[in-house]
Amino acid sequence: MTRVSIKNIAQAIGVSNATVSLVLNGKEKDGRVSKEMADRIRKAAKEMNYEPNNLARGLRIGRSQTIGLIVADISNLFFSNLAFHIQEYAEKFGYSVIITNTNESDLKMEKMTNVLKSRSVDGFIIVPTESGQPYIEDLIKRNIPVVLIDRSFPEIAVSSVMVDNYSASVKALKSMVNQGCRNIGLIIYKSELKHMDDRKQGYIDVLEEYGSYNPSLIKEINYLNITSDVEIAVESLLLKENNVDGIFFATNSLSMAGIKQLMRLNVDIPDKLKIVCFDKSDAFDFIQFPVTYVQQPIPEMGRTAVDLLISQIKQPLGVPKEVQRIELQTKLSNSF
Amino acid sequence: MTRVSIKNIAQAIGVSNATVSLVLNGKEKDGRVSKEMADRIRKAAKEMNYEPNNLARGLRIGRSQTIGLIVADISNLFFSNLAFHIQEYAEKFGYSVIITNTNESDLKMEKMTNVLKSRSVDGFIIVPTESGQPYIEDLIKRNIPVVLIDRSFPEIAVSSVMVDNYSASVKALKSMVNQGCRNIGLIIYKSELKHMDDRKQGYIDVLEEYGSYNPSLIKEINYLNITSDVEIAVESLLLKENNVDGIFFATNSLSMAGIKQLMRLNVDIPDKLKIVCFDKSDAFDFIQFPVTYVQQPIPEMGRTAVDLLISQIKQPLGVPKEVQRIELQTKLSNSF
DNA sequence: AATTTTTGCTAAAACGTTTAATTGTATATT
DNA sequence: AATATACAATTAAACGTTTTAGCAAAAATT
Repeated sequence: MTRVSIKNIAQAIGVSNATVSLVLNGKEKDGRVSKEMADRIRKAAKEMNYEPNNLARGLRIGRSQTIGLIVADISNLFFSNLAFHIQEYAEKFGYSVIITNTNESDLKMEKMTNVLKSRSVDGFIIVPTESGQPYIEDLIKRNIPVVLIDRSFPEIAVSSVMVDNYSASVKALKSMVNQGCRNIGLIIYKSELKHMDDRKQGYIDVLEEYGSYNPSLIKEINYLNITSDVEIAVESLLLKENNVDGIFFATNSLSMAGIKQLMRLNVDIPDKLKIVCFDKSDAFDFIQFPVTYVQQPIPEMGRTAVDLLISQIKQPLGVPKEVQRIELQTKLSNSF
Repeated sequence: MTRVSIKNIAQAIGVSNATVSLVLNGKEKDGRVSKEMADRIRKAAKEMNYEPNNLARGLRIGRSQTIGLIVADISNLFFSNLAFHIQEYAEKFGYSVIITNTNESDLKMEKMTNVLKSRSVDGFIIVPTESGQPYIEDLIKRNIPVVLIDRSFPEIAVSSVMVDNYSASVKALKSMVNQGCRNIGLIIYKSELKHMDDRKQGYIDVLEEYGSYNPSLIKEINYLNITSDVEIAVESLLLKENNVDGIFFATNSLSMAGIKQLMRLNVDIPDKLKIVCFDKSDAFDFIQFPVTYVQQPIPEMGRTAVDLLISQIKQPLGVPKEVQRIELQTKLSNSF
């Protein structure tokens, strides 16, 4: 009752392992197996319910047809969507995806890369944690294919798929300004990561252009205390002396926390205050005021990352891996 | 620059493969390797950055320490949470999890089981699709460990982790009755699956007990047209002649669609109509009226499934697998 | 001193593939 | 008729582990 192997098929037909293997891999032409024999083998394989053993195959050819995906927070809809599309698209090329989660913890980042390395994944797609740079560098040094997604480290030579965070932010802010906002607050994570900085810079540049930049309207949130930090930040932005007429939330978790607080405080949106968020949330459908948001091309991001990774994997050893930093454009929902 | 293997370590130290393998697997006692040698080997392994090749190991011992998880819809928060907890817990036992998605399609169900079988996963945790029974039966027949989760097929002997859907439904309905509802509508999927039927039966039994059961208040939704079907269902429930004062939504997607429609129709909740949903949603925090929901013990469900599966995997071949059908209890949020 | 037991290690096979090199025929070309 | 070419298959090694059986030397027991 054990699994049927190539050897079993070979014996059943009275032919060698090699012949069976060639046929089952569609290499009958270079191996020059006769049409009749190929058909017999295929028929037998089907009848005997043959399923290739990918462990053995991976061991032999040195590839496992598996991709390791490390995301920062799988319970966040943005990442679970991303994971979904990566999985779906990778499958088309015969790759399985092992999804793991770091919960934004650097420790887990290290653990996960080790676990996956020992499982011989052919490459990694990673949403790196704040201080995850060393682990990425380690992978690169070992010549393991890596593609970063959503976040990147500009100092190291590694391919990445990002959205153009700066432009996204600029678009968001310009739309607010066009709607008459003058004193716009920013709620953003306190982070060293480049994508956050780009979002902040976009905000700053637009407001400077309109002469209304005021650093005290930038509130940096510690992601370990989102709820309380955002509550405080929103409250302080709404102080009368600030005269704030718009808030830009730089991530979806910040939006969620912020909107909850705005609802609690009964703020009149959009008449007294306009808000723009980064990323869509299912909850927007249930909020009584319209929410404008920066729309990331999640399926395209996933597909691009997979394409990049596979092309790295296919790169013959020795050839240095070409570093590609892809920036995709975002759209503003409800844009005018 | 290739990966270091046991052989490399053995050569470096001038000892045999076997010795290194024994030490690295903590079997130095039965293999009787001297303390000094064991230490030398461990030190060298660390220095040389040894990482075991799990493909080779899996091939040799016939297990891959990998679990295949097949869910129906990873973009549904319930399932992505479940996946998260399964992954987290399985990791503690040294198992990796390959997560795949069927999108409720039987075709994909077949494909996914095949893909994972050929990857030699040690076992499956599956949220089966409507007509997925044959694929489960096939796995059982092949003696591959399987645990169903969230949904089950009572006719086949397979372990499962479910919530007590009948009681959950009874609790929900009783709470509505206790709040004064008399004419309660049910919005549920049209499905042959047992868990749906249990939810329906709980609804029927409670209402029959109170003498207010009216089959025409049950609306069965085709999950391919959730939005439009639910819109129509809600509208028809709200017809004056029905006098409906409560609606029970049997799944979270149905709740979401239903609440949207109720908001659109400006229904006065909870004064004119009370609603209870199955599963929590992030969106509930943003809805202006309170939403009561059936709370499933997601982390416990995940952990239980992993425990069940691992115990099956560990079962020596030949010993028939013990079938365990676990039913966990739900809680009602905001319950009185 | 002869024997058994324990200790510390090794040899080699096996897991299921893939693939380069080889062999033996049949057919085609001179 | 001799040789070259094409065809159809085989042999055997390799991938990196684990594990059983065995061996030699040292220690313990008689």
